Parts: sequence; C-alpha cells; structure tokens
Amino acid sequence: MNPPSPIRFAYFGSSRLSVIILDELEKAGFLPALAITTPDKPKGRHLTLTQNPVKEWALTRNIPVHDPAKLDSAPGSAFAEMLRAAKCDVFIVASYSKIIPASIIEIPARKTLNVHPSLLPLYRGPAPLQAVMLDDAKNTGVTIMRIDEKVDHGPIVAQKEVAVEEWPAYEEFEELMAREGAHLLAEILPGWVAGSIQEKEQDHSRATFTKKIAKEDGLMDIADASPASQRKNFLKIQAYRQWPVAYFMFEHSGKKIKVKVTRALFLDDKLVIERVIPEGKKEMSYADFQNGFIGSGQSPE
RNA sequence: CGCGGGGUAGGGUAACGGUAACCCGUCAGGCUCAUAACCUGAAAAUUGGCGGUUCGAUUCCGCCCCCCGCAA
Repeated sequence: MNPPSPIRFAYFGSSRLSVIILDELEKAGFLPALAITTPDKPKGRHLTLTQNPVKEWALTRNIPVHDPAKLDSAPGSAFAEMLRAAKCDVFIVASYSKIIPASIIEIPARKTLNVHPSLLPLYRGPAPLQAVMLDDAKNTGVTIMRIDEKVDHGPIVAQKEVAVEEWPAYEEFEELMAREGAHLLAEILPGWVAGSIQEKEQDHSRATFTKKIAKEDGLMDIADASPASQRKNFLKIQAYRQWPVAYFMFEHSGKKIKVKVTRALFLDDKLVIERVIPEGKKEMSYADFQNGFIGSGQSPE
C-alpha cells in the first residue's frame, strides 16, 4: 500500500497533535520505521488503562512501538542500542512529553528535528498553542527546528507563518497547526536528509516562554463586563477546551458549584455563553442553566 | 473495591415523611400598529427500577440500572 519511504526515521510523540502529524506525514508518503511514545496510564472513571494515541496509530500499521518510562541513554543500554541499531537518517519529535537526552538526539546522521507550533523563538515551552490563543496572537506559525540540549532552543530549519481570523476551538487550532507543521516537515525532510538545507540560529534575545497550565488558570471573572475582561474569558474558553476547561463558581442551594463553559462566542465585544456543564450535571444550554439555576433573565455573579 | 455529584412534567431547577413548586417551552384567550414583550388561564409528573421501615415516602434504609465531574 505505502511505497517504501526513502527516508528512515524514528518518531517520538505522545499526544493527539503527534498523531495528526503522523497522519499528514503518511499522506505525504513518509512512514516512521519505529515509534517511541510514553507508557499507558490509568485513566477514566475506574482507572482503566488507556492506550496513548500514538501507540494505537503505530500498532494498526504494524510499526514497532516503544514506550519506555525513562529514556535510558547510557551507552550500551538496551534502549540506546535499539535506536542505534535502527539506523535512522533522522529522528522526529512532536509533542513528546519528555525531554530527550543529548546522547540520543545525536544518534542519527542528520540528528533530531522537532515540529513546534509557534514562531520560535516566541512561545517556547510546554503549552505554546494555549499561550498563543490567550495572548490573542493571531499571526503565528509553525517551526521545524533541530533539537539541541536546551528546550526549544535549537537552530531553525524552516518556518511558516499561519494566521487566523478568529480563534476556533482549541482542537481545531491544534489540528490546523499540526497539519501546517507536518506539511512543512514533509517539504523540507528530503532536503534536510540530503544536507542541502541550512539551519539558522534562533535569535535568543527575543525568546518568550510558556508555562505549564494549572487547573486554576481556567477560572474566569464573569462579573467584570468590560470588553477586555470578556475577551479574556472568551480566549480562556477557546484555549482550555481540552483541559482544564474554563469555569466560574456559582452558589446554588447553599453550595458552591463549579460551572464549566464548553461553548461560547465573542460578539460585539461581549462574551456570549452557549453551553455549560454545572458540577455533577450533564452539559446543557446556557439558557437552560439560567432557567433552572438562576431564574429568568439574570446573570450569575 | 481511587474520590465525588446526579436521575422529579418537553428542557432546566425546587421541595426532603403527609401524593409535588418555580423558570423556560407548549396550548387557549387578552393587551398591542406589532412582538421572542406584557396580562389571564390550561394541558403536561405512576418523583430511574425493585424491595424494606412507616398509618403514610419524592423525602429514611438496602440492592440494581443509567448519567456526569475529579484524578495531567
């Protein structure tokens, strides 16, 4: 079905974004020789073991998968030897949630490339997509860079600008950026492996950093009706749809409950909430929420 | 046995031992140039299921079914 790939590479990834990139690479005719991902973790209401999406993707295509809890880079370790024996031209990393030891990224002749969904040196770090959205930075882009010893610090191999009119839901934005990143990667990969593409040092003086998201970051101030505040709430709703989900607190029948906002619009400088999930309840329309929890016409504090 | 919330009229919420209330919607009538606004009235609930306690259970107890949140 798939023609043998002229380029032999190992793929490091663990999230949904990783899988979208794999899909696009596959369409462009690039299949990894092996995949490295993270171990399955117990999830769900009864802590059922859930397979991570990259593993699932690779297994359905009969691509060997490794999911080490730790990347053992010691010379002679089984993992490092395995990677060496794979004789890859290059390694590709996309949203792999661990830092890869320097001795491993140096294994392939053409080293290790990373797909990063921002215009580096801007938005380095763990949550670039969310940070871009929260900053309302509609002119953004994707970067292919060579990984060096510091996080998101390596030289740039290729970059492409991507702009949006208005923020879609996080998943959609993630998908867009993943596809753009994958297209760019597919475009430059042959040239990179052939050695005909020059890399360029990042301008480290312009670097900005994103931080890990905390659950409390999802708390909104919906009492403040100013356009700036409402805009901020809208951005939170869009950016945090997967996790932690933007929410506000609401007092009902004597207890404080958390109300998550799952869908909203931003119209005429105003936040229009469309769907919510009150704690312990199912998702419902905001109108229903107001009818039952508040009474007609009012807004929650 | 990881922690927790919940199943009440078409939708959402309340009552918490004496057969059910409120908001929205629906239907009828009225007001209005008009209306998704306002006024009046009406229909609509075996209170998830099965047992138990009780003179009497939506309300207390047990079991079962279904739904959801947290665990990054």
